[in-house]
Amino acid sequence: MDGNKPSRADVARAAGVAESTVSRALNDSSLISPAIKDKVRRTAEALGYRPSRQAANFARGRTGTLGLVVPRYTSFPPFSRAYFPTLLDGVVLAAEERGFLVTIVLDKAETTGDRLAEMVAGRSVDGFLFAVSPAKYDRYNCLKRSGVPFALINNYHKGFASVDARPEPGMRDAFGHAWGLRHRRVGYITGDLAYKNGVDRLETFRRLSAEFGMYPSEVEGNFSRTSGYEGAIRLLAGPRKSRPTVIMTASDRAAIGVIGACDDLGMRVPEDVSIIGYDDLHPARDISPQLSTVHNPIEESGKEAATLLIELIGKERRKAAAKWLDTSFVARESTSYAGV
Amino acid sequence: MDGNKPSRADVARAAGVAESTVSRALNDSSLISPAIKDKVRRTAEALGYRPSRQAANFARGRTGTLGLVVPRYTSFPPFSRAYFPTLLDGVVLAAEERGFLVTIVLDKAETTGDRLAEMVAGRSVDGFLFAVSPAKYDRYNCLKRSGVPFALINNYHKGFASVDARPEPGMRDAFGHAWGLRHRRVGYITGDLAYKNGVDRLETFRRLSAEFGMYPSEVEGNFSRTSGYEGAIRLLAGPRKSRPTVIMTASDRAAIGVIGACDDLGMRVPEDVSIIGYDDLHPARDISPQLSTVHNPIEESGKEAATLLIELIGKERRKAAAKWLDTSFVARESTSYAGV
DNA sequence: CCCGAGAATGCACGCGTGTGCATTGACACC
DNA sequence: GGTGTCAATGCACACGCGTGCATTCTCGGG
Repeated sequence: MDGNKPSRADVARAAGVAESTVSRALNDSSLISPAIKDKVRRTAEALGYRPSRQAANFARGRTGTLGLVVPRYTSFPPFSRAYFPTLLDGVVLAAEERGFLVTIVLDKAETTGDRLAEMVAGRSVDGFLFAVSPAKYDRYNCLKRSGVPFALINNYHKGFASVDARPEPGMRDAFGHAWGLRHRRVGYITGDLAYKNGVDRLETFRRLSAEFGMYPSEVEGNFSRTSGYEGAIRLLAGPRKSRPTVIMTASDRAAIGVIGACDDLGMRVPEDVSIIGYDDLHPARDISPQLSTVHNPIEESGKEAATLLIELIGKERRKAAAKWLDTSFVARESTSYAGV
Repeated sequence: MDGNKPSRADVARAAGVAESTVSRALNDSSLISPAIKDKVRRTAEALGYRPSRQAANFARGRTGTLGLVVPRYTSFPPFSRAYFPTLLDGVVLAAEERGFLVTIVLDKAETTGDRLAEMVAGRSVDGFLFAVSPAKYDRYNCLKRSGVPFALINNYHKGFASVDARPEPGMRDAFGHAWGLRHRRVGYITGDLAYKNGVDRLETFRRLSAEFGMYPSEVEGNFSRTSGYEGAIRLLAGPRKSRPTVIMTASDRAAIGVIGACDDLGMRVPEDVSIIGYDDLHPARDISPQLSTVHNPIEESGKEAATLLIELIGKERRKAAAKWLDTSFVARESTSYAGV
């Protein structure tokens, strides 16, 4: 065995064909006859030849890399801790299935649209996925102007490619579930209304509570556990006759805060108060009682977003499409018949 | 303005120099005179020329990319949720400071040492960083044999490059703190002893409790909140005279479980029981009472590991060095004078 | 005045692929 | 038999940098 890495030329020589034939055979081109293909593959395998992904991408004029833009966690801890790793799993799995790698781009103050466009011009990545990003539309517009492919995750906006999940299906089932358990007064602790998600979920709550004919009461929150705790204290302050028997939140974390508040108020979950969260991230199953919640398909969102972005990069798709996934409802232990 | 991207040749022509001069000027080579350097830079700026990082790395024979190997979160949820994003911040910051990108490699069953070595042979990445990885030493040996640069994070093992934090300094201060608050009986809930970290922390606990002359009691756990809860129930079951007045854990999550247990047992924190966690991840500050804990420098570990790996890749460093960081103790609200 | 040394610059090529185009050979059809 | 067609293969080059080496220029010392 010789110490050097075998080159494409070595394989070509050993197989008695031209280098271009080796290239096409290994890429399964329809131009090459099955017999030669097989022979080349065996030879390559025998020699231990590893084509350079780097050179291949270079020759193809792409980088084969997606940039996933995320806030610096240490400066933006409020986003749900399990959200990012879950999303990442989906993005990376879908990307590698199509031969792409995923690199992390930390979203700092100096990360402007121009800076991101430079990363594409400078061949660091082929395009961007935005996760957990506040609504910086000037930045997105800048990218669009530069012709940089990108997609938003969980953050629909007209004119931009995006993947998002409708709150409607899951929340409708949650309402149906609560209605079936004889709940008639429903409390809601909103998410951060600076985020589209927060607004969407609130509007869906309003529509559905009207449709179901349930008496709603609302408190503004921001997805955090603390906001859930404080919101619950306020929602449950009234007289027993008028206070909600089921509380819905815009995040699992807030729902966990609600459980804490009930605990402190001496109310049992779910006997005295039912609770329904939103997201269905891992914590939902870890806590006691296990949380009934609206399942947000985060890993799928990541997969779909990566797929969409790769289509955009490959020009397989022209227009910036918006893809919608469905939420669903998961009944666990934090909901039961309405007391009284 | 012409629609095409300006090339290095365009810049050379406009500046009246050779392409190699452009290259050297933009890379700040000492061969080029300051006057020409300045001129070339202005010209490049004016034309909007963006050198291709991809081609540069290709020509240099490297990829400029670090592979960060992490378990699939959705199949390995137990690791602390804030751990990974915190680490990621450190790794990416240090990497981009030295002109490297970071790509995520999901650690699946089929991700063997050979597969990882292929990624280097196939020019996908220059080397690997292992985070949150169980001890698969055969894999590491395989990589070492193939000459693949890699470093372990928070997982020291002789012969491999690694970055880890000594439990000793932080835990010593924790003991000093507890001793000063008149605690004499200390309980400990271990981490998962299949992990080196779990064993290290336990051994340090034993050594320090002996050294301080505090009466220790131990329960085996596994870093999880549940194990903290159950461990506390057992530790606090004995008669008041003999049970521990301060409980230490191997993770913040377990400490949170301890708080829950005290709550359920009707014991107040810190009035009746003091609690000291380990890691100092964000949850430690979010909960009530805020957790006194041993600070584990996770972001720094990420930075140091990335730096170390890049040195290994650049052959600036031959031997696989082990780098050690120090933990420290952070006093917050979950500790006070021993009752009794 | 000549020559050598060192600084500054230009030339040419390699890195390892993908792919357009030319070439070859086989085969069917007129 | 001639010719057009199509499948299969080979040839040559581009992709955009970095860099070894040759070359030119400058300047000081003999």
